[in-house]
This record gives sequence, C-alpha cells and structure tokens, in this order.
Amino acid sequence: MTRKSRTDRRVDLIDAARRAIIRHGTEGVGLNHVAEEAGLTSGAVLYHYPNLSELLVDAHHAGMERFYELRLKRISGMRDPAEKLVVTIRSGLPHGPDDPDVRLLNELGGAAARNRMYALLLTTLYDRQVAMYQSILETGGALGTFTLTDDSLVIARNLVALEDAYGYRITARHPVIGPDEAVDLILAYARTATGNPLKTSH
Amino acid sequence: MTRKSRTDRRVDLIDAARRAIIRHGTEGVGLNHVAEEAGLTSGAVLYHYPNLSELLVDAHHAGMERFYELRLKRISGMRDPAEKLVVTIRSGLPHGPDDPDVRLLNELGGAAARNRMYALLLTTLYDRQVAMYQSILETGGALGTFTLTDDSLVIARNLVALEDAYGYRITARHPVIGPDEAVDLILAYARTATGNPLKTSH
DNA sequence: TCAAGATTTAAACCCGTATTCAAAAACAAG
DNA sequence: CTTGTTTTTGAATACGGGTTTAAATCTTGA
Repeated sequence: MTRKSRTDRRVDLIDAARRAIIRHGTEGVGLNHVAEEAGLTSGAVLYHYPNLSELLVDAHHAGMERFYELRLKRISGMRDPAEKLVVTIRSGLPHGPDDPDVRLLNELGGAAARNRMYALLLTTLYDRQVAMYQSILETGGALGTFTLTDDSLVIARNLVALEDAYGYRITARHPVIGPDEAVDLILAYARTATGNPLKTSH
Repeated sequence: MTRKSRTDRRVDLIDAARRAIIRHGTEGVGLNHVAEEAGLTSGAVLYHYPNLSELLVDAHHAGMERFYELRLKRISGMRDPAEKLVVTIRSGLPHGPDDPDVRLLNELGGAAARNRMYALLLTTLYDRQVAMYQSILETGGALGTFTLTDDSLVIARNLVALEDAYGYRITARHPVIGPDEAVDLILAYARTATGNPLKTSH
C-alpha cells in the first residue's frame, strides 16, 4: 500500500470525472479534462482505470448514490410525515442553476436513450426515489396526517417526475422558475394529493 | 435556381442533422454523421452551412417547432376542453422509447445547462406549452367544465413538467412506465386539479 | 541507505474531427 | 452543344481524441 490506497485514488478520479462531466458534458468530456481536474496526466488516469467510459459510468453511479443518500439523511431524524414531505421535495431540487449534483443527473437524460447502462442507472434512481416518497405517503396516510386522493404509487411517481422536470428547468436557467418557485409548484400538487396544508417552515 | 432551392437544400440538411443527432447525441454527432444521413460528403454540407454547430441549432429549433405545431394541430377542431386536455396530454408524450421528436428534445436537457442557445430554446418551448395548457384550462373553467383547484398557471406548469419527466422515463425504457401508463399518471393529477373525470376516449 | 515496487510522465501511435480549397461533376440557359 | 454557374467531391490541413509504452520519479519496507 502506498500513501493512498488503490480505491482511494479511484475515488479521487471519480470525483475529478464528476467535475469534468459537469463542465463538458457526458459525451463531450475527454480524458484530458478528467486528468486536468485531477491534477494528473491522461496516462496516469488510465493507470488506475482501464478506459474512460468505465470511469464515467462509475462517476455517474457515485453521483447518484450520493444524491440519494443525502436525501435520505435530510429526513432521517424527522417524525412528522408532512415535514418529511416538504423537506424531501426541497432536497430533490437543485439549489440553483449550477448545482453540481443535479447537473450531473441531467447530463444522463439524453444519453440514457442511447446507452443501456445510463438508462439502467437513471431508472433505478427514479424507482428508488419513488419508493422513498411512497413510504412517506403511506405512513402519513396510516397516521391520518394525509388523506390521499390517489394510490400512493401514483402520487409518488408524479412527485419524482415533477422534481426531475423542474430540475431541468432550473439548470436551464428559466427566468421565472427557480428553486423556490419549483417548490411551490410541487407543493401545490402535494397539497391536493395529500389533503394536508404542508406549511413550509419559513 | 437549380432543381432544389437553397432553402430546400437547407431543410434537407436540417432533417439529416435531426436524424444524426438522435443517433449520436447532440455532443457526439459529427459532420460526417450528418453528411452520411444526407447522402453527401462533409464538404457539401459545409457548402450550405457555415459550420456544424449552426446547423445543429437549426435542427433543434426546427424539431421543437414541429413538435409544438403538431400538438396544436391535434386539438385544432375540438370544442370540449376535457377532450382537448386528454388529447394534449397524449401528444406531449413519446409514442415509444424511440420516438424521434421527443428523443431530440431530450438531447438538449443536459446541453442546456452549458449552452445558452439551447437553454433559451428549451425554456421558450416550455413556456409555450404552458400557455397552451393554460388556455385549455381557462376556457374549461369559464365553461364550467373544470373546477380548478389552483391557479391555471400552476396546473399548466405542472402538467408540462409531468410530460417532460415521463418523456425521459419512456425514452430511457423504464420497464413499467410506457406511454399508456404515463398518460394515466398525468391524468390522475389532471382529474384532481380540474375536478373533471376526463374519460379517455377508448 | 538501498532495492523493489508503485505511480506518473512524456512521447508516440493511430484514428477521427472540422474546416478549407482546388478540381471535377452536374445542371440551366442560351 | 456550349457556356456559365451551382453543387459536390476528395484531398489537404491542422488539431485533438484515447490508448500504449518506455523511461523517469516517487514511496515504502528492509
């Protein structure tokens, strides 16, 4: 073992790749971009990774995992399903047009239609987010906090869909729809779907 | 003037570019791809267009215009706002994972975060679609067909957002969510938002 | 300190890119 | 058919891509 373990070095490269992808796009990013971001040469990158595309897949995979885990952590200590729901909606949206995590996810939207690996990653993430919302909705329904107008699966799918779409609008710098406006829009749906006023905490 | 006018030849190239973009992605498409799709050489393409990126922008622009105009045409002869709404929801979704028009739109999702031109095109299309929905909702409200639970702008924005998101899921080949399922999901929201049963016509 | 191993670099390689340009081909009009 | 113009080709240019490899550097353990 040297100063940094083999896996640690790969983690660094994954992070460099993540930044490079955001800067140049999944299909526009090059080995030199990643190397520059990592403070190395392209050869050194390829010493740790067999080829570029594998590194890019790992970078996307890691980015998704981080995004999802962060969302779970945000609501880990909460009891009230209504509060959980509001916080979860917020955590699914980018903080601004340059939010790195969402930027990374949005890069895959087009590529997923051509690349089975990326398609699988994206649909898996979607389904996990749906399950996350569904769990909140179900417990809220059981506790009487929510009165669901539809099957929880339907509402959950629509909530994640709304997040995704407004994420795209925000990263595309829509002049009117920012993070706050997107939250309001999604909450408008969540309120009618749950029958809960869902007050935002500030 | 020769057999084909200058603008006609450009239209052919735009269509070739559209197909090439779908095959290789906005950032992965090359001059040779477009030329091959048009049955020409790269030099001939550049004889009609000053450079590749300008052609790509035109191709995206034309694709959006076609997509939007087609949606308007679908509901042009209809009276009943409920019927209009259902048809419009359908026309906003891809027919399947390989639907060319939606594939083209999805290509821009990631690029819009890096390219101001693409961002403008996408947000403009979004706003126009919102206006289209809003018009349907407003007339339905005026006629008493709809009883809107929210401002028509809010509902319209959410409807377009849902279309966009499910378009991505469908083109990414989600194993469960296809065009029919997506329609049902969006209709679930539309029903609660309009207070109308919104029967699908078959 | 020294030797062995791991890591990084720099250069070479080959392939593909956008773009330019002179020559060839296709075409329209006289 | 011939002339003049438009269009297309194919080659040349110059650059950048990913990947490989030998040499140089750095790190660790003895």
